[in-house]
Amino acid sequence: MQAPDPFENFLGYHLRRLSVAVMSDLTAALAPLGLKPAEASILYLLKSQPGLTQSEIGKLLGIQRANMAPLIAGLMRRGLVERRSVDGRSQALKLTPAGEKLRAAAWAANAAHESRIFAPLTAPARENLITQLRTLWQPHANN
Amino acid sequence: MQAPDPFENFLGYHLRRLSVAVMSDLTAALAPLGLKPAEASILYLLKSQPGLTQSEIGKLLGIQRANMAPLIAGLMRRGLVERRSVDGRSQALKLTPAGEKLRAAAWAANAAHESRIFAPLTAPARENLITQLRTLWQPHANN
DNA sequence: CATGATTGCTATTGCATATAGCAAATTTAA
DNA sequence: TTAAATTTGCTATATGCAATAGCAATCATG
Repeated sequence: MQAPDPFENFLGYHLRRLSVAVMSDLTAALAPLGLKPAEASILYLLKSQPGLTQSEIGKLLGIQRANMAPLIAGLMRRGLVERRSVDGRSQALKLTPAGEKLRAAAWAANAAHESRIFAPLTAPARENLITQLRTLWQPHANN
Repeated sequence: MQAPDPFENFLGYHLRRLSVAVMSDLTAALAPLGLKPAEASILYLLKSQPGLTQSEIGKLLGIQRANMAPLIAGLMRRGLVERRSVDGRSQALKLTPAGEKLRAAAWAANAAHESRIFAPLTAPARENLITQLRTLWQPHANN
């Protein structure tokens, strides 16, 4: 507490600093593809779970309905995602061929970014870190 | 990659989700004191290193000069921080008695928040996690 | 002394998140 | 089966944080 660094023992501080640095690097890595991190994660999700509605995507990613609307609109405008009406309200989403192509490129850029940032950790340390982080955030996801 | 959760192996994703959850909880914990996380961290820093200028605080916290100005102005307006001119340009900052009182309350709220969030981890696991996070972000701090 | 750097600041922008509210459609329950 | 509650997609709007550009005053250096 009298130490020059009062944040020494605050996990939240280090978490925040790292998260900001990582997001900044990821944003730069995806920028050449014209994608923001949130958009890329939507493409990833639609690859593995085609047919999700935008509300479902929002719940999975922790993005609210109101904020999903312009995100999906942007992806549709660029021809990366297409809709199919399920009923009068909801619409199933899936990647277009262009969307799948861009998703693959984003995935590769994302993997390269991860290697760059987390190089200081051994593979087992990374696995362990992922497990710890997931254990900590999942109880707070309101899905 | 075909798994239902494409983020399984992306450290950045879990980092982000946890950081958002933690910041949300911390913001709520500090709100009754009328402090935002960034303001509280400035108070912490001025407790352990009184006399810092706002530019120095910015470098330590990763906040730019332009964004420090309104933050410090707000703390001064509330009588939590006071200035002493070092020279015609820079001014040394320190906590007022009211500022120190509020800092102590914020510190306690922050510690309680940390206990709540990181309860699932053992003490050694927390220490290890902090070390890993710091190792990862410090190379990216441009100070 | 002159040039360059530093400090604090304003103005503005972008982005992610949050709430409130709405209309249409669907589900449920009386 | 009709009425009430819920769901979906959406608009509008507000906030917090970060980023850039630029400015005037001050200080440091050659």
